[in-house]
Amino acid sequence: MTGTRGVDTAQLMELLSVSLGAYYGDFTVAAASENLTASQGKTLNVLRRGPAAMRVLASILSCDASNMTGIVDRLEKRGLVRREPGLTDRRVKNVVLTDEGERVIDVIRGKMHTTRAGLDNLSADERDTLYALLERAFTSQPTRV
Amino acid sequence: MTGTRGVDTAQLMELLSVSLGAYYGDFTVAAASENLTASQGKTLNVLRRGPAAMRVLASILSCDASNMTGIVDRLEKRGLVRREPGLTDRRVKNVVLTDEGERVIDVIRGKMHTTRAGLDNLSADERDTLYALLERAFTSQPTRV
DNA sequence: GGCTGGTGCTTGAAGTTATCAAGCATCTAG
DNA sequence: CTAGATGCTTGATAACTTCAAGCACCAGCC
Repeated sequence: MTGTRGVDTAQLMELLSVSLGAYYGDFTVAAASENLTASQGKTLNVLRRGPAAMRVLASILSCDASNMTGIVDRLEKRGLVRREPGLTDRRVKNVVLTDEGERVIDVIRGKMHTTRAGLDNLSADERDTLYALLERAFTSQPTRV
Repeated sequence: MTGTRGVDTAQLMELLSVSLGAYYGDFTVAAASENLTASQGKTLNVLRRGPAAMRVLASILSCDASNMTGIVDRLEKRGLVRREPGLTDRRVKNVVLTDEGERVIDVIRGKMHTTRAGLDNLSADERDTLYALLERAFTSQPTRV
C-alpha cells in the first residue's frame, strides 16, 4: 500500500521543510526549558554520539569553525562540556560531554513530546520503513558498514 | 531493501536529527549563495505557499513576533518581500513575496543538490511512502480534537 | 637542523538573530 | 463607550554568524 499518490520531488522537499520546522521547534522549546539556545542544544546532541574536534563539530553543524569557539566556551562555562587536547595532534581540541552535559541532553531529548507523539502515530513496521528510507536518502553510507 | 528491523524511537529520532541536519545544511548553503541568511531563506520558503501575517510567520518559524520585524525589514529592503495591510483587520500586516522574491527562493530550492540527490536514491514508490509517513508523523491533522 | 606551506583553533569586528519588556494602534466584548 | 485582548513595532541585551587575521602546531623539503 505504498502508492498514496504520485508525489514529485518538489512536494517531498516541501514536506521535508515542514517536518524539519516541526522537529526544530520541538527541540528548541525543549532546549530552552533547560536554559540552552538551539545551537547549544544541537552541539550537545552531536556530542552525545561521542567526542569530536572543533572543526568536526563546525562541519556537522554547518557553521564556521570560529563560531564553535564561542558556543563551546559557553557550554564549558556551564560545565556541560570540556575541551581535551588531541593526543596525536596538539592543535586539536576534542570536545567531550561531561556527566552533567549528558544528563542535560538526555532530559532535552525526553522533552520532545510533539515529535515523539508524531512518531507514535506510526506502527513499528512503519517506523522501520521510515528509518530505512531516511537512511538511504540522507546518510552517505548505511550504518551497517 | 535494507531491511533494518527493530528500530526503537530513540534511534529513529537520532536519524531524524541527522537527516534534518543534512537538509538544513544544504538549504543554508543554497541560501548563502544568494546572500541570504538561513532565517531569511526560511521566511521566503514559508511565503512561497502564499502571503502570511507577521505573527503567523513567527509561529511557523518558532520565534518571537518581534524577531520577524527585523527579518522582514531586511527582506523588504532588498525588494524580496512587501508588507500589505490586512483587509479586515488593520493591525495585521500581510507579508507577500515579490516577483523577485519568488525567483530567489526558487533558485535556492533548485540549488539543494545534496538533498535532491539523496531523494533520487529512492524509487517513485519509496518517495510516496516516505511522503505518507512524514505527513502522518509531522503534520498535525485535526483528526479528533 | 631550519624553511615552507598547510591545518586547527582562537580573536576581533560587524551584522544578524533571538528574547523580553514596553508601547501604540486596532479590534472585540460588554 | 470603556476595558481588555490582539498585532505589530521599538529598544535593550545576549547569543549567533561570518570574515579576516593571527598563533600554534604539523608535515614535507632543502
